[in-house]
Amino acid sequence: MPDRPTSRDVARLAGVSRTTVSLVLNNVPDVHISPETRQRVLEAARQLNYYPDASARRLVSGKTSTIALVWHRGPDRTYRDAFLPGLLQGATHAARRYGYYVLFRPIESDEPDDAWVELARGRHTDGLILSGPRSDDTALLDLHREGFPLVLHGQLPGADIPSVDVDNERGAMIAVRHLLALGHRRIGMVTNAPLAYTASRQRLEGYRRALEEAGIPFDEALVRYGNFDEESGRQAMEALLALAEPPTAVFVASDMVAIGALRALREQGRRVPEDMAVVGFDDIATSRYLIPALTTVHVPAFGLGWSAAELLIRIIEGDTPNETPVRLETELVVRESCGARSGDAGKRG
Amino acid sequence: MPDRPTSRDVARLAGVSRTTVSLVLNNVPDVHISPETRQRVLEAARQLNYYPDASARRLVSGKTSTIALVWHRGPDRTYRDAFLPGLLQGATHAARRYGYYVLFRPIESDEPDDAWVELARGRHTDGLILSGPRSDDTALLDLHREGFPLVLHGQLPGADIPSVDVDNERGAMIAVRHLLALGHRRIGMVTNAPLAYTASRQRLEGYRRALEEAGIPFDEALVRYGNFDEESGRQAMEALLALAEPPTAVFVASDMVAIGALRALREQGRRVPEDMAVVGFDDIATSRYLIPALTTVHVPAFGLGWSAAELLIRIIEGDTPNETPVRLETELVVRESCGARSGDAGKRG
DNA sequence: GGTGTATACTAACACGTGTCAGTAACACGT
DNA sequence: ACGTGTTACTGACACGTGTTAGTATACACC
Repeated sequence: MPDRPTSRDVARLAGVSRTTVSLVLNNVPDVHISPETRQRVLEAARQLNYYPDASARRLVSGKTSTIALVWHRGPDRTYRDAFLPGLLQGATHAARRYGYYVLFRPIESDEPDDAWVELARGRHTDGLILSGPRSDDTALLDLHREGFPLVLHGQLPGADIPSVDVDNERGAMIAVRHLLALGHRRIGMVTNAPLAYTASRQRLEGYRRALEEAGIPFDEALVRYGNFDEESGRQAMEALLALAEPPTAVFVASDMVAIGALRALREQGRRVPEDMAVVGFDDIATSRYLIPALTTVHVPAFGLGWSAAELLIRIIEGDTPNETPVRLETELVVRESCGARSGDAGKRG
Repeated sequence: MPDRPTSRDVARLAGVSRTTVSLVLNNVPDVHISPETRQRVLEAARQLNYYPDASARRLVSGKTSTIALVWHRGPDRTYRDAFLPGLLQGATHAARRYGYYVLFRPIESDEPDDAWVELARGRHTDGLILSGPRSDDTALLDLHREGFPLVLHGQLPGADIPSVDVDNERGAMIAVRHLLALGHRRIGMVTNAPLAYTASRQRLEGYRRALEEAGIPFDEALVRYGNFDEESGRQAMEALLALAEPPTAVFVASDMVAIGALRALREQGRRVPEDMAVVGFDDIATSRYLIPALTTVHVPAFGLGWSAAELLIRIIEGDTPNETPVRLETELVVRESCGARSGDAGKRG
């Protein structure tokens, strides 16, 4: 392969200095270049098919024009994979608007939790979006203290690091309010995960508050704990069905867990929504194709990625946004499993 | 934030030259450094928390240690999104083994098809994986001719560019053979897409060959054409059901299209698999949760990403692999929709 | 005719690293 | 005493760009 042309080659061909080439190609304002020279430079660059070397530019400018999305491992792997396309495309969409590239960096199981710090310390990127952060991460706090641009996807209680997440509590309230509006008074809940997870606690709190609003006392006996996967949902639902007085509706705070719950209901011959109404949370791609199609709380993955990248880049560029933490709104997607559409079951939602 | 330490700072603290610091930290072989000096340098680097600057390193070495995954837009957007997590994590997994980073670059609808060339020409990356290439892409051929490392995910007929894809024809054969083994003689097909798409032609060819093997004449009347989405599958199945003598089994060359086909069957009151056996292709996440659970041909997304990245990096590092094109094997996932398990319908597959 | 100013450009430095060629010190054999 | 070789290190250059300070010319103004 022939040698790549450099700005020196362009300068030579145009009969000007390298400086002039730089000034013309970068459109530096408030500098006087005659139209003829400008034209000559542009023509030379075009003729040589010149593209400036990114590495050299990074070095001299001190900017990489790159942000990284760090994807932590965790017990919720398949669950979070469902959001990866949306999140990533949202992030790249925002990044492109500002002239940034996006590096994808999953942390694999044979690596330490903080394997991503070299990205920051080695100046591979100008900033990081961390998805699924661990609270015991001291390297994270160090970097934030030093002023390195960081945005969390998810939440880290106790740290004042900018973060982007969905409003879990309000999402849960919307779901439960919907069941209440349909006339249910005895509403159970299956959490998405153990309460050690912030999102899990918040969704439970939303459930509690919605009941409270309606004047219904919170009953611990109607709450079961999921653990990200289908099987945990199946067991939780079986436990609820085994109660002396089972609920007539259940809010399952994760679609994946809800799939297991629906299976348990099917296995026991209960009809959904007639015998038991079900509302999920997340709106994963599968939910609309279930039978019955799952009514669920939509999580805007694209919007989360977009917001995270936008916030991060604003921080990188010196802005100090005060709207942190960002909490995006959810939206209830009414399908068949809640009973609101029982009249047209079988049709599309 | 305090100034980042450079190798000069490390040299000063250790009382040696910058050269020595570089030699020690990079473990350059066949060079004599006394153990004491080596120790002093390592200690100084540790104490200052020194990480070499990636940009400077890129510039001097001429390597970015980065590959990019270019994600083309297309009419099959939601379909391909299903494979993004697997593909991307496969690629990053291989990349990490070789010390490379992965840049994700979707081409959005307001950009030209070849917006990715600046990644190559501007030396942002050492090589590219192009997913969903367009055949009319002249910039692609130019770069390949100049020796820039490229690997395609998918196929581009007529170009000798290294590529990675699934063996569509064999996958289709496996699916149809399975239906034949279950005793079906009148087997229809719904393609995943119009025949302008290579994968579509290959899957049709696999169907035809499997029939031929069994001595069954190919019947054009039993073939309908899908178009990536659910709705096209619904219409295709309706057309097949409207035949004077409908098939007893159908191979649908895309799970997404198969979902529509299943809906059409349900709407017309046909039972699956009793009245009509169905086998899909792709094994998207949703397929196992459908009712009946969809028997389908599994596409190894992770393996495709892994192979593409591995092949690309071998090319970057000067290897000239002759095993191109790479064709990964598929695997039939038997669930409920084909009738092979009709005895235990309702159980897990 | 001297002074000031706008125009159109260029020489030289800086970014932080990897590496090649070179050097000083010392040991060793004859 | 002298060349040869080994050890342990260093000085200086190169990578390709952005940018600051500076120069040369032309032109206007009183």
